[in-house]
Amino acid sequence: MAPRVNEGTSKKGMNRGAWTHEEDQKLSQFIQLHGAKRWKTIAIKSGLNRCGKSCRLRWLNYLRPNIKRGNISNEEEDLILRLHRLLGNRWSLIAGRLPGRTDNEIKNYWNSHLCKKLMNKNNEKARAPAQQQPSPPAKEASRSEPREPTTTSDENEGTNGPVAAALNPPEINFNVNELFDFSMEGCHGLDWVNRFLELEEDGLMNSERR
DNA sequence: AACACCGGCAACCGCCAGCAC
DNA sequence: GGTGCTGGCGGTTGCCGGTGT
Repeated sequence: MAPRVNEGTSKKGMNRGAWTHEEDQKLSQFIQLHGAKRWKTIAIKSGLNRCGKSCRLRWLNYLRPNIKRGNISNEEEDLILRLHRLLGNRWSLIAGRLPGRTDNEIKNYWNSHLCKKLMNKNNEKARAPAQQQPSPPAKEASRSEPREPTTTSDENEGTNGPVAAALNPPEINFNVNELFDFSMEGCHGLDWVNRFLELEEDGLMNSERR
């Protein structure tokens, strides 16, 4: 997509809107020299008239090395779907399972593509004779407890709107927080996700065989 | 050709946790 | 313990291009 026109400044006279090529270069060069930490300092010292948050976002989502953009494969899509069923809207955790993908990209992909797909699927199911009772909503994981999460399935029709309404996890009914220690999460704490996905795959295979 | 509408996505915003002092 | 700062996260906004009428 064509970049947004870079216009307008914030209250404090900061640049806003789309990043220019020049700004990207400045930021990349500065980070290569000084590392990606202390974003506020980076924002000031690099001479970019941007806030630290904006610099961080730009770096993480676009300038970082080894970033993959676009062309989400079927495998990746499948993984996103399954991880979302498990984790809810915890995009950063989901992104952690997809090398080179960012939480922002996954979130956007979900909201624009997968959400609709699921809605369609569910509509089809709804039209079919209601043979199976919807299982009671499982409490989803919240970010290591705090932030009364956006995605407790209890409130599926509420805070998460159509997205959550589209998701009624039929086969997974447990409280992830009860089973896993989220204090261990992070790139090394994701083994349990791998294990879960393996188990889930086995489950799917078995149910398909039946 | 002109306009309206819609979808995709980059960027922003607000909230919260963790840390230092 | 209180306060301020910083970074991380998820939700939301708004621009732009594509498509339909």
